[in-house]
Amino acid sequence: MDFKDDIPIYVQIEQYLYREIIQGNLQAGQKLPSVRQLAVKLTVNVNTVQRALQEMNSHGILYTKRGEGNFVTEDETLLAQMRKQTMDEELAQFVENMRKYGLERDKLVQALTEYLEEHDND
Amino acid sequence: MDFKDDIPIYVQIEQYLYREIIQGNLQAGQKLPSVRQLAVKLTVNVNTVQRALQEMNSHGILYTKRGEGNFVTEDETLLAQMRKQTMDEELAQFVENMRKYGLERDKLVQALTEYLEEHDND
Amino acid sequence: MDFKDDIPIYVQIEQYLYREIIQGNLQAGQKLPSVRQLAVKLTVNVNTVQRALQEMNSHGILYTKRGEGNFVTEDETLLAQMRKQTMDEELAQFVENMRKYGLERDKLVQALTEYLEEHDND
Amino acid sequence: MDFKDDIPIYVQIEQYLYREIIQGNLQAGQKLPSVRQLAVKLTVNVNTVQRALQEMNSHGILYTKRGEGNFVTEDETLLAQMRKQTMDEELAQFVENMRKYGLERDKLVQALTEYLEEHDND
DNA sequence: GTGGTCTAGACCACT
DNA sequence: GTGGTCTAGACCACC
Repeated sequence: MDFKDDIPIYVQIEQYLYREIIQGNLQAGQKLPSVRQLAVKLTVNVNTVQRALQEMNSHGILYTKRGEGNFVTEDETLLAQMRKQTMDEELAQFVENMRKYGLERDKLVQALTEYLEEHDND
Repeated sequence: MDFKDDIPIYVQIEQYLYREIIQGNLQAGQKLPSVRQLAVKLTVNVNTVQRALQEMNSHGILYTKRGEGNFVTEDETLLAQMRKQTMDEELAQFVENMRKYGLERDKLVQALTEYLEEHDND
Repeated sequence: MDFKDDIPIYVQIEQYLYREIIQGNLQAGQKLPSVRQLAVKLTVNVNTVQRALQEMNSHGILYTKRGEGNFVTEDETLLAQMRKQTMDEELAQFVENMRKYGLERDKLVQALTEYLEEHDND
Repeated sequence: MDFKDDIPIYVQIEQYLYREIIQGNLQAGQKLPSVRQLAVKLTVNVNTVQRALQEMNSHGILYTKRGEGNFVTEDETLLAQMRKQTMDEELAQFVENMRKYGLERDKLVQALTEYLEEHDND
């Protein structure tokens, strides 16, 4: 069954932080909340947070100053690249979902424009 | 955070069945698996399944023949309406996410078109 | 002080496995001992082994078949690359050590050849 | 496995001091820090330091002036000999490792020369 | 205070 | 059996 899908928590934390960065809530060079703070806020174990940060670290999105904390990379190129990839994944997910509903590529753009026109004044 | 808020299981089951219907895995007039089969398949309690079916019944999406089982409605208008609503919700979610990423309406269609061109042969 | 140096155990496990692969004790496509077996053999915790394997996995050196085990990659190019890198690191370490002892580059090759001649028949 | 076999601390201290002498941080005739200072610096027990110094004393590498402290021997021959031995051990280890990696004597010198050329400007 | 590592033990999913 | 994830709690190193 897939109604109980199961993305690991540490991956969800990564996705969450990626979104925060893309949305500008966390900016280049900015300090993240401490591992322990994040763990409390997200009601997960410290190690689970660590694992998420560790992976983002190895991907270069974050860097660590021992005894100080974790920081968003200041490599704007990398951030742009990450942003592009994240949005592409979101797009891919969307296209895939709509495809399952029977909306093939041709009609997708049409459906989107129609939707936007219908909700022009939200 | 939202990766630890639990949507009630019976709601998840409804969502699951909605998807199955929209995707055509369950078609108009088709008999659903028995409550017990569903309970086993989804590894949940029989009562939980019952509650989900009951709600979908009251919305007219399903109807029950006593002693025979549950069936998808044959009211194509209702199904079309449901289909539309589900897709609109998906669209709304998508538009909202992209907006948070800084992509306003104008650039959204553009981004989608570009994406589709880039991935023409998946 | 550096007489008590402190390479994390999971890194040491990686190094150990790299060596095993380079030396041909673990060949391309071969199954590794199970995580639990390794943990016992190395007298460390299962999670520590997991972490080492996980990293090698993300580097492509290993791949996992769920329910079966971990296997050495069959990508010979990647293995050759890894072999080169590992040996270069070993070389760098050696050069660095000798430099600390006052042996600069010029005299290094000389010292090595002399050593090899002295121990021609070991 | 060898990353969990513990070399006695006093031996590690000896190795540490040997390195300091070979690298010239401690020179012939120079006074060593006091036993207590060393104990603090290395975060080990005073007795452990004593045992290390005692052994080096019996090997002639150090000598003790009662009430003054421990000094590095001024016997340059002995120092040269020690230096040679330490470097030979390092060389032996290196040759052995590379041999395990499949690099026999002939190709070893070649590999070293190539490495030095590649990293001419570190 | 900060992050980094390790352990022990539990539970899950795949085969 | 296999690996994958998560937790709780401990200890260390850096600042």
